Amino acid sequence: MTTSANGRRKPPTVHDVAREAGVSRGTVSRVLNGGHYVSATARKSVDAAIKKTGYVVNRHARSLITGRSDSVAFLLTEPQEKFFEDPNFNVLLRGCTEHLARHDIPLLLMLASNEDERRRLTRYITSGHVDGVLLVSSHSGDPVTAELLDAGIPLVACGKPLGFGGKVSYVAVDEREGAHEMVRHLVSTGRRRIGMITGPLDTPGGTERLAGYRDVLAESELPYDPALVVEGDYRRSGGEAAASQLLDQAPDMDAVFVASDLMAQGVVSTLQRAGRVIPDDIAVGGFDDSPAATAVSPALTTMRQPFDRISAEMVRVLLAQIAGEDTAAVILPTELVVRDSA
Amino acid sequence: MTTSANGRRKPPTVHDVAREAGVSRGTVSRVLNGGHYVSATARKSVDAAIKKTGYVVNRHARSLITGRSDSVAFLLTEPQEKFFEDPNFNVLLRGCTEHLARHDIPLLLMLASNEDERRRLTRYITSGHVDGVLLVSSHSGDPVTAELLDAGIPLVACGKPLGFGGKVSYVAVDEREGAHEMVRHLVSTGRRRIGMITGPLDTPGGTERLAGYRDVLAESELPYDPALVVEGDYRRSGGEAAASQLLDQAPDMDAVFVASDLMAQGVVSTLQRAGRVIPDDIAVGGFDDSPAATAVSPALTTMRQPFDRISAEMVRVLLAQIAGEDTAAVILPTELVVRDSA
DNA sequence: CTGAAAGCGCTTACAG
DNA sequence: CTGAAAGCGCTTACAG
Repeated sequence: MTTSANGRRKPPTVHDVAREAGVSRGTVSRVLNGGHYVSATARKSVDAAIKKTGYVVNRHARSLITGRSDSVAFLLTEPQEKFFEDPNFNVLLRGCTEHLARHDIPLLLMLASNEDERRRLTRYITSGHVDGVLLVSSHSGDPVTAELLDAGIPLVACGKPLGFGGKVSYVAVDEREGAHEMVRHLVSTGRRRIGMITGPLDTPGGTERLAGYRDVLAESELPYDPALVVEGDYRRSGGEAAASQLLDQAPDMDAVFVASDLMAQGVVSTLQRAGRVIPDDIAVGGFDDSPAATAVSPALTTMRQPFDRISAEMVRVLLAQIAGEDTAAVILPTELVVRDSA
Repeated sequence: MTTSANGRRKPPTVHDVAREAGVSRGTVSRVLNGGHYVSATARKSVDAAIKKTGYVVNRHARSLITGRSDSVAFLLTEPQEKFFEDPNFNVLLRGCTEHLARHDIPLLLMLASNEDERRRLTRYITSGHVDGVLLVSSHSGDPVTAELLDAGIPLVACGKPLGFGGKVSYVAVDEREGAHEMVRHLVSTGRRRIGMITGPLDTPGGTERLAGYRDVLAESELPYDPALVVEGDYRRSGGEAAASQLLDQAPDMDAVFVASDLMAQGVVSTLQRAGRVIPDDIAVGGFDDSPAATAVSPALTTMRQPFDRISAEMVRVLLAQIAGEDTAAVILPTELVVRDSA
């Protein structure tokens, strides 16, 4: 290890390792890349030389030749206030970072806030600066998704991306089944005027959970009343607004299924301000089991999304795709978590 | 742009641009790097050629020769549950990502969860894979900080890192002054038995806000009563526990200054469960003005930390340091935000 | 101002 | 199994 002018040590290279080990640089490289076609003795002396010199591969040099960057983007293509407000997002981001770290792959966080940023990032990504992208963008027909898909960039979305006909890999939860379970729970506790606050209806979480709600209404021989359904936006403030609207439209409502815990947080406070007691007057069922679920009082009965598994699967599918495998969809189950609100 | 075997287009290189523009690759490179020592005509034809070919620089090749990576790490060195639970963290992460994006610098998110990860990441960073690091780690004497400092890696911390005697750059808020303002506000509204829930006392936010609290007690000729002070951990659950303890130790308390909004959220619910009305019985003052502040009812009176500016300054100072400037500390003011809780 | 050339640190056919 | 050699795409003294 030599010291250069600016005082920063110049790190050892394959050359230094080769010299130390008494082999050629090619052999060092072979050891570094899996140790195939290398004798046990050579491998051993290279390993020792690596340890001794403190050698760490220069990823830029490697990338220059392999054409891979050994890094992955985590891309948010929507107004991110929403995501950053939602504790689910954190759990997902953390999970992806940790799972990638196990493969020694850094995660580049990218926020496409506006048209300019979208263009810049699309260009960055399609220029091969990352090997693949973990995509968080639930709205249908997202233009970035289309461009990346078009450029052949390995891609896996969180939640089924609408409008791409099965051409993009994704990891999602069984939305409809999750809704079934929650609404059945509400019905089983004697609720008959069950309202719903949906997610945005151009997202699968929006449409599918609503569909599940209607399924159970039908199977329970409960009438579907449009006055009991309001579209939300997955934000706390949206939950508050939607709850007020429901209170107006259907004052006799005895339960609400809310498509996210964050919205449910807003719903709870609006209902309480209106003098309703939860769950006695109105039961509230959430979705996610995010940290928001236990930050409210009463704590939320909700459908747990396995975000730890979701992030693990996203990483697994993406890495497989980078390695050349075909696209894939992974559907994970949700789980009813009964607490105090329903 | 040629198409290679695997169907992915092979991007144009300086060579293609040079050919298109009728100049040498050196000239193309000069245009790319600021356009010095290049004639206006040459510059123009290179620009045109870049546009025409859709050229994007290959950062790996550039990094290999410049020795810079043109990327920056955002490093969390603590059990991150805490950070990921705290909405402040999101705001900071987002701000840093956006400010770096303006310089076309990607942010690599790194989580040092355990000893192994700490070692791996330290190695990664000190091997020159990033040009600098934005550090979030408030506890004193953090070993990663020491190692990075030692390796001469440009570094800027969020909040003053304790135990490094001014050798590390940081951006922080005037903690003590912030505490002054809040406690004076409490005093000015007639409170006399003012409790405090501090942050961890090995962090500057912990000690300084406590010091500020004591300052104002003294200037107001209010006695300092240890029974009124409990150490918290910046978590909601910690706020709940601390509030219970205060309720036991000092049932006559008529205000609490809580060192973070997230803890204050827990405090509010504990106090309310105990039948106290806020602010009538007890005033609650927070710190941060995080999204948590308006997620509670009553909404929190709090000290606003300018996270947008904090992240902007962190990025600015880091970039300056990467460019060779000396370390620097930036202290930003807080601002009292009066809502309903005090 | 500009071109030819060297070289950054690595990987990978190619011979052997 | 192993070494010598070419080359990934760029930047930067060096001459001119």
